[in-house]
Parts: sequence; C-alpha cells; structure tokens
Amino acid sequence: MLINQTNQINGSDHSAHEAYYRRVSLPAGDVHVYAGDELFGAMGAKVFEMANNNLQIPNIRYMSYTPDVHVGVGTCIGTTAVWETESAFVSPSIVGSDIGCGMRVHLTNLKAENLRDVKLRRQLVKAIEKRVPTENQTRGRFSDIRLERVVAKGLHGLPGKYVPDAYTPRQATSLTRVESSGFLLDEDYLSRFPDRIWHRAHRQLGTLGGGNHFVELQAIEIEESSREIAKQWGLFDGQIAVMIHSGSRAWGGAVNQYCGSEVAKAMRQGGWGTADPKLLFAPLHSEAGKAYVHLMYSALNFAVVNRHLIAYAIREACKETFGAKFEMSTLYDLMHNYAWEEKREGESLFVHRKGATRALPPGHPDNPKAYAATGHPALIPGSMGTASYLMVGAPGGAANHYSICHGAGRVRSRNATKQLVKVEEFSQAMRIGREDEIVVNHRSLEAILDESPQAYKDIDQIIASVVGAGLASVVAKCRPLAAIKGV
DNA sequence: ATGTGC
Repeated sequence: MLINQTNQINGSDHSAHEAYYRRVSLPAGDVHVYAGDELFGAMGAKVFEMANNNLQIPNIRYMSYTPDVHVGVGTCIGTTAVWETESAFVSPSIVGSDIGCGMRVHLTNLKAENLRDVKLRRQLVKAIEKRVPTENQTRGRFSDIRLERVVAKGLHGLPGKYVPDAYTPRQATSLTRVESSGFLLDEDYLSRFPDRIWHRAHRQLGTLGGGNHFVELQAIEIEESSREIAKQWGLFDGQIAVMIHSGSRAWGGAVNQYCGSEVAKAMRQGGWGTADPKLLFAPLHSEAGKAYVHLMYSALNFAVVNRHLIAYAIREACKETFGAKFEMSTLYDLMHNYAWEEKREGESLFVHRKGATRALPPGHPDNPKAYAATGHPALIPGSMGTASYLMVGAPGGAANHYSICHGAGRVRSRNATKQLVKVEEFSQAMRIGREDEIVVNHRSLEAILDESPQAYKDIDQIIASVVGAGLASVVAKCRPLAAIKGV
C-alpha cells in the first residue's frame, strides 16, 4: 500500500510536538497517528490496512490512532473516528466487542505502609475475591436490583443503598464523578432480547470478566509538576487507590450479536462494504443504526453499573479487613469503548472511541462540575506488574478530539505470548516470593500467562508519546501492590 | 471480551 507521511499538526505551531505525530496518507484518506518514532516504526502493515478500510466508510471526517494501537476485529484498538452527526455512520466494529469497557478509580484513606505486610495483602485479595466473582459461573446476587432499570437508566436505576450519596445534593459525588451516570434510550428496543439473556446478565452484575480486566490496589506517586491538581483531586503521596477495569460482560455481547446481523443486512441492502467483511457500519439515522445506538447505550449503562457494583463489593471487603474507619471515595469512572455525540463550537459530531480515552483539558465545558477547573481525571491502566497513570487532558488535545491512549496496548497475541513467555519470567516480573511481591489472586500464574507484561508494549513509552504530542499530562503514577484477575 | 457451538 502506498503510504505518504507528514508530521505537521493541523498546519499550526505545534513544532515541539511534531516528533510524536504523523499524518499518514492512505489511498482512502488520512489517518492521524500519535506516537514516537519507535512505537510508530513497530506498527505493522495490518494496522494501516485496517485504517484504509475504516476510511472507506462514507462521510468519515477524521480518524486517528493512539500510540498503543493494535489490530482488532474490523477496527484497531486505539481508534478515534468522527462524523458530522447529520450525515454520520455508526460502526459496531469501531465501538468494539466490549461496549462500555472502561476504568474506575477510588481513593482510600489507607497508606502504602498499611499494606507493607505481604500476608495482609493476601488476606485482602481473598476478601475481595470472595465478593467480586472472578469466574464465569456465578450465582444470582443483588436480588434487590432490577436489571431492566439498570440497562435503561444506569446508576439512576439502582436502589438507593448502592448509591448512598446520590440523593443528598450537597455530597452527590458518586454520580457527578462518573463520565455519564445514565444514558437515555428508548426502552422499547430492550424487548428484543429473550429471557435467557436477561437472566444471564443479571447473574453477571458486579462480576469482573476475563482477559485484561482486573482490580488492582495501587500506591500513588504524585508527579511534581502536577501537585496542585493532585491536591484538588484529593490525592496524596503513598495513598492507596483501587483501580477497576471491566465492561458490559455478556449484555454487551448480546447487543453486538443482535445488532451485528441487522447492520450487516442494512449494508447488503445499501450496497456498502469494504475489503473486510468484519467491518460493520450503517447510517446513524437508519433503522439498524438507531437500534444499535439505543442498545449500545443500554450496554454503557450496564458497564457503568457493573464497575459500580464491583466497587461496592470491594468497599465491603476492605471494611471487613480494616474496620469501620476505612473510607473510599470515587475519583472517576471513564469508558474507552463507545460512540456518542459531542458538541464542538456549535457543531454536532458523532465520535467513536475504541480503546481510546477522552481526556478534557481544564476549563472545557464538557467536564463534569467537580472537575470543571482542573479537567477530569483520565484513567490509564498499565499491564500487570507495571504502573498505571492518572492523567489530565491538555489544550493541545483538541487536535485529536481529546482522545488519548487507553493502556499499554497488546504487542503480541494471547497464543504467541503463551508460547514465548515462561511462567518463571512472569513470576519474576510480579516479584513472587519477595516481601514486595505484587500479590495475585491466582494460585498459578499459568492461567493468566497471556496477561504477562511481556504481552504488552512499554506503558512508559506510550505515556511519553501522549505527553510529547501535547495531548495530556501525568498527574500521578500508580504502582501495583495487589491484583485480582478473572479468567 | 464473550457465549456458543464444534
């Protein structure tokens, strides 16, 4: 494929940032790539073939890759794709398979020294695992929660006991500190799902899921240049944070399955298509497009509530371990797989993010009230055994529709990792057997070998690219002390 | 990432 590159951001005065940006011209259009030389050089031809297919979707206005980009189904993970709402197409492939997948961070009143004892970390991991099911087969819990209310209204559909401060306006932090606590949808679309899907999804409320999903206990290290923002967010050095990475579980899967065939049918009728039969898209205002958007919103609602219930269970486990003095507040809940409308200077855009995190700068009007002055926290997970990051958007992010990376980004497939990496190497990366061991819930690391850090790019390089490109800055680094993984 | 079917 013929590829031309330039590296001038919007032709403006971003010269200091140009080492981390390239506009790559492909036959079907341009993809804007944010990455340093080494990460850019490591991007395979397949990543650009996928871009060339995605750029053939009618009326697309902008497409970009973050430095952690890697091949996915139909569309790469690390994609931002933008249309004007009026003439938009919506693509289930660009949203991706785990609709609403994202991060949540809670701040605790614990300090790193409270978790210095490896036995205590093990005890805590066990207590959390008891309340946050990490296996697929779980019994029905939360019998007081109505799933039809949850998928229709998000956090607003939960009984008050799960959102204790939601109804006292002066302290309504848990709702305002969530990217969106409820997506509005036409509930008629929900009647399309059979009973077995409702039952399975209800059983899965508050469960972690497999793959890269996790709960981690981390110690916060504030970036010197960000002390003021860190203070306003309530962070302190050595503070223990709880980071949760999970998504919409089987509910989102059912949405993809049902809508996928409807969208494929609409594509045949409309005569649309690309070289990749797995790249699905339909006009936003068509029947198939509308059905997908409404049901995608139901999966976003499920995902937000799922992370919220995982946090609720973790709070219970920590209270059991540390007593009633334990406190845990919400820092933020932020997705990286979704599509929705965003306003830009009076214009309405339809923005898809797949493995891309929105990071708004200070003062941007779309920030929630609690973060209007600082910009909202952008929550970026590292791979197992490596640090995660709390970041904040920079004004330069406007050039990329405020999208930054969503993590380290896979560098080799799950199968290739299992062939290449030895359990012993994974064990060393987790410092197993040492006093500073990162405690993992699994008795054997073998079951999660495909999640070893060797399967991922270097998160520090990814972060350096995002910062270097002027999209965001680091507020704090979060070092892992314990991890709970599903399978 | 996921449930389902081989």
